[in-house]
Amino acid sequence: MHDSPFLADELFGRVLDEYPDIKTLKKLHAKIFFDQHLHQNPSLGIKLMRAYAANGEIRITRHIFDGIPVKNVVFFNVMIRSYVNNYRYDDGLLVFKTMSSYGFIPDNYTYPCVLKACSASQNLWVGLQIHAAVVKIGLDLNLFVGNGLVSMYGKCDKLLEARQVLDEMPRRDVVSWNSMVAGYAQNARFDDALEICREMELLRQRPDVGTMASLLPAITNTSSYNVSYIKRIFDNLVKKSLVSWNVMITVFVSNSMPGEAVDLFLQMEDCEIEPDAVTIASILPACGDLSALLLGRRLHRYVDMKKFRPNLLLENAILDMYAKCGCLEEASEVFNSMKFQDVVSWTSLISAYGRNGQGSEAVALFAKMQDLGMSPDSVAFVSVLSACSHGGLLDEGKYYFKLMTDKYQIVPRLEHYSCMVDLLGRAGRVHDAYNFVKEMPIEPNERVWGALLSACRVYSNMEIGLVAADKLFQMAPQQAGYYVLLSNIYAKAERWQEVTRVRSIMKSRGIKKTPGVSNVELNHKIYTFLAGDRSHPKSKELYEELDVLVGKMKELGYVPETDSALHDVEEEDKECHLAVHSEKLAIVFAILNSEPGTTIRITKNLRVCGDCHTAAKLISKISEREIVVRDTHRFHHFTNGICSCGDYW
DNA sequence: AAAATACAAT
Repeated sequence: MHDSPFLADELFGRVLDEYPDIKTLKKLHAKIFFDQHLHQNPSLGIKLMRAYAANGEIRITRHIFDGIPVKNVVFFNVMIRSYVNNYRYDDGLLVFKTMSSYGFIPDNYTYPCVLKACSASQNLWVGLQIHAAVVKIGLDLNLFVGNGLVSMYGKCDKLLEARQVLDEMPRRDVVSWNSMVAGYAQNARFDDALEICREMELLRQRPDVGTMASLLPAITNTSSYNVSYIKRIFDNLVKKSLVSWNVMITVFVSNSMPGEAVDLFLQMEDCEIEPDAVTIASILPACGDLSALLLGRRLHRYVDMKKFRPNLLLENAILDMYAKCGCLEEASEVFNSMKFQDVVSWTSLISAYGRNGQGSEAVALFAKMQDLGMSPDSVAFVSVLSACSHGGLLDEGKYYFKLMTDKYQIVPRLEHYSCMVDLLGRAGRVHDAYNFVKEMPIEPNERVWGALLSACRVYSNMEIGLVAADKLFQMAPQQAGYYVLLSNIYAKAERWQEVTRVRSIMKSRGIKKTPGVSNVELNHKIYTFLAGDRSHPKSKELYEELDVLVGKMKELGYVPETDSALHDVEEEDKECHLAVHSEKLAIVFAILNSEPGTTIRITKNLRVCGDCHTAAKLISKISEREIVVRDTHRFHHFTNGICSCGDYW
């Protein structure tokens, strides 16, 4: 078949280098095995081992290794690496420990690999022995070995040792620095991680994709300064790879900058870079945040087209995107189409039903999950408890809290406590809620007191409201929302003097109300409205239409509700001020710019106020549209004058 | 004949 055996060698080698699939691989294997000449070529043996390992067929790799009569150090190295690349760290270390008894001396290829095994399994004990061994033979001066040591120490929480190795390396490259960055970042030493980046830049070592990826833990929920720092690294990359785009998207998403994440994703598409499963899983939460349903659906189709499924992580991300966009049917469709569902999938679905006001369904799902033998975790309980509070299911909520602590022995966290306070408070048990807070074994946080204060507003409990507000003003003196809530409590009781007093406190502390912002997605674009926004090109038309609507609403008995707003405007301005809350603008804009009959989806950054809630109900009736509003707490589905929350929110 | 750091959710 081949003119010369040497040509066959080369051909087989080249095919194997490309890691063929398992079927091709077995065919080649058989050919090589039966050919006397090929069988004796050590290079083909190495390549065969490597290719099997790349397919996860570690047992076959081992079988070939064992069958080689005359081994050399390379065989050992490849065997070790095959184990390590398949997460079999102890097996890798075992081969390493036995190789010297066969007379093979570990070399500059062996050590980086076994160090990786130590890093990945956090095996400091063996790591230290390896360090001693490489120093003895001077291999610690080797770049690859040094990098392995930095990484090993970093992964084993020994930052000082990692830093010392780095400092003493005779030569460093970008990987050396990145390993150090990763070490600090993984140990929550975020400032140190960033400091290393600056240091490497000073020494004219350009940060690369690896630097960005290593920095990731240090760049979640960070300052905008740090975000722009990593953006600058991204912009200055000599060559942008898929991973660099993925990391940059993740940075935006994990810093509550979903709009920027989506923009970057669209830019990436313009550059004709093909997104992979990681890209999609990273960008989907941003779609959820923005209620960018059209983009979300497009990504879903892309996943199906690319056959990325099954992929639990990705499917959970799609499911959660639909849940966050208020699309219960699509969310459960995805859930039902999944081959396997884990606790995360169930939790997503349960909280979706909960947030959409279908508390009983959420509770039923939770029960079903238990029936199927799935063990709920701490987060799953948060989802069912909050579903109970949104649905007004007082007894069920109490039952699940008890189930969690008694049967599952889960220690309640602040999230669970705030759900319970919310549950009791919304159900009108304001005193019970307050007692619950007082009896908590851990220090209540902002969320807990906030839930109590909200309950006090709904049920006009001034006494407890003042206690809660007082705590909140100490904990979060700059949070405008709590001042507004207290002022609402006073306003409802017609205590106008106190209302004025709260306003002047806010003024003296320089606190501004968080401006209301609403997003609406139309024709694949997201439009943003601020309260009182007049910056849109079609602003005039918008306000005219709003006037027409308000007129029709008044015919249906609409009376602008003035106590919903903080009285920071003059009396006569109140009605006008209320009329331009951002969700009203967004709704009117959507009515004007979409097909009649289609659903309108709005997301907003604050809780929807009583007046807008009434208005939305009426508008849904007048315009014959379903309006879905997602506020910071839940979904409101307005249809034909009725809201899914049953006016209980 | 063979190499090290590094991207995903409730």
